[in-house]
Amino acid sequence: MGCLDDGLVLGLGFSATTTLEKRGNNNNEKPKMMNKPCFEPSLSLGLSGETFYGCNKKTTDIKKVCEESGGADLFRQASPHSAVSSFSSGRVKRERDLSSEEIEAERVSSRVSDEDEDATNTRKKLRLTKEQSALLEESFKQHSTLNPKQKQALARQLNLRPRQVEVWFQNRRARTKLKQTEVDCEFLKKCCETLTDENRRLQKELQELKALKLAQPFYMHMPAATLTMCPSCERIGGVGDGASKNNPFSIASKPHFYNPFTNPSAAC
DNA sequence: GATGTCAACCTGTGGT
DNA sequence: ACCACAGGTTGACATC
Repeated sequence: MGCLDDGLVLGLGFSATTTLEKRGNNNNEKPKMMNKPCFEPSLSLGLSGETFYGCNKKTTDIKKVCEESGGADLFRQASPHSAVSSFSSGRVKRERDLSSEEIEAERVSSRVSDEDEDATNTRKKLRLTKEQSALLEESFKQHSTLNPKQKQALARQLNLRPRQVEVWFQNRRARTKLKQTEVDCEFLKKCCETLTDENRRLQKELQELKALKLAQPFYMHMPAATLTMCPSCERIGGVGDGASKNNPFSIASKPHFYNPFTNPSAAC
């Protein structure tokens, strides 16, 4: 943007980024989301990526085969052990994440799921209740990440598995970041518009100045020593004039430049 | 039916 | 190696 052929350059010289402080040694150190954009110099502006979310889907047959039906509908009743949907695609891998308590909960839930399993073999969608969402939100406001103890406590309180609480927090952080990115994007768009306007205005101003310069007579471009005086002023001549020969300071003592705009020769 | 939302998942990465 | 997290994806469900 904004590179004028006359050497005037305009550009975005800052950036807006959302910074997420890294957590400390343990999980009690929470990353703090900086809700204000952090402006740094020299970041290029890219607005082409308008789609942020949920536009690309691909089908993985293997995953489909792996999926099993879950008892997720039961989850709405917020029963501690029915409130689990087990989707087997990642269960083996995930077991390393689980404490013995969680594994037990998982097993119980699996039993429920197995009992519930029907021929459709489709994954059921879990929706958190309003109360669960509210409590999670409240907890998220206090800290956007959880240590294992907090996770356990919250899970117990909500009748959810710790894994579900963990996933909720992960998704919640992602949404927060996405929202902030959208805000930053809007802000940068406005900055871009402002700078484009400014660029246009300066270009126009430059053109006017150029036109003004061209409109001046050619001797305005000459060095001062070779300037000729207004033709109607006979006392002071140009170079080689008789008067100036005797008085080298005559020109400097009373310069009388001709300016067709402000000083027409008739006024002399 | 198209589209948006969101819980659940997978993968890669960095810290310990 | 393990863990937590970010980022991306999937699929069920809601809404229009």
